[in-house]
Amino acid sequence: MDKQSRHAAIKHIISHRLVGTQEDLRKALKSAGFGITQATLSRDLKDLGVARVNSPEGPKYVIHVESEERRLQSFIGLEIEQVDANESLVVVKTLPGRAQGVAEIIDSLHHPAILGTIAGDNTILVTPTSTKRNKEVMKLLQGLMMKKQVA
Amino acid sequence: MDKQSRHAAIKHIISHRLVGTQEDLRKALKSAGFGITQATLSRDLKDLGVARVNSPEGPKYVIHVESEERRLQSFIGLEIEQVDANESLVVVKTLPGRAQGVAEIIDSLHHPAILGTIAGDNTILVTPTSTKRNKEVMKLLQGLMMKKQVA
DNA sequence: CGCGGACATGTATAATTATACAAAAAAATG
DNA sequence: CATTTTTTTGTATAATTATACATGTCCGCG
Repeated sequence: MDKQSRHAAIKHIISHRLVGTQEDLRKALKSAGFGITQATLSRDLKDLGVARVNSPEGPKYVIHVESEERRLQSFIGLEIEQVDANESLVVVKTLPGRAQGVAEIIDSLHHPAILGTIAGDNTILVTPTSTKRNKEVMKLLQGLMMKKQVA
Repeated sequence: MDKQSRHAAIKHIISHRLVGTQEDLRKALKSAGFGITQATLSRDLKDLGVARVNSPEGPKYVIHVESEERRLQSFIGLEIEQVDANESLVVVKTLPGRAQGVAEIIDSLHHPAILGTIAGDNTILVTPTSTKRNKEVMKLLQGLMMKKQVA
């Protein structure tokens, strides 16, 4: 069997359809004329550096691009480490040195429940317009932090 | 236990070191003060959309960014503050210090109506391929600005 | 206050993936 | 060409991950 052709087929299949398990992929390969066992497929995926991702639509295999990792620090959801609140303020902990930048983004939301922010190095104090809206602000900011993917 | 803190710790750990199995990650979390079982960790990784990659150095967990272009647009909208134009240029105002980054994103669109960009601190000059396409470029960039998708 | 619902977690185990070992196939060598 | 070495593959199973089920916690409501 031609290993290169098989590798090309693997890349084609996972680029064009949602494939979540090796068994699914093995069957798709078989349909494409490449009959192999799970063991061989596992080795192929390793050779190809394929990634298995937990996506909103379930697990899926994707071609992994290294450079994607390097951009992760640009995104607010990954820069916010923790969101807490007391009765009158919401406190956001960020990666070191990112408080200012994250605070600016929070300000730019111009959210009606947010009065203002004060940022240090890795801590931001977010003031709600009313203590009654504290929870609302907190949920908003937690939503930012939890944003993992564009669904 | 505080799930948010734990998620932040997970993201921090896998961003800063090579972690290849859930058991390794579980131990790292335990060292960081988060004692959980493999089951809970599996759920966390699913929640976070983490990917497991076969890399040259062995398997590793990485923060997965689904699509670079789509993800960039999720946030660019928060960073563009204003879009204006005269007869020959479109001017984009950004958050302070973000002009370079936003300009890169605009460049990455490879839009046929955009010739190039020049970025300062919070201002980008966008040159259309023709003055006749000024309005088109302006609408495009205003469209980007309007994509404020949070939570 | 008690209750119900939502959420989170652990236990046990099913599902999925990786790999040791052996054999076969392909490539290299004299 | 025959032989040796390297690569590839399958089988069986170990390793790893995902999930069904049960339990505990927290919160809001009457």
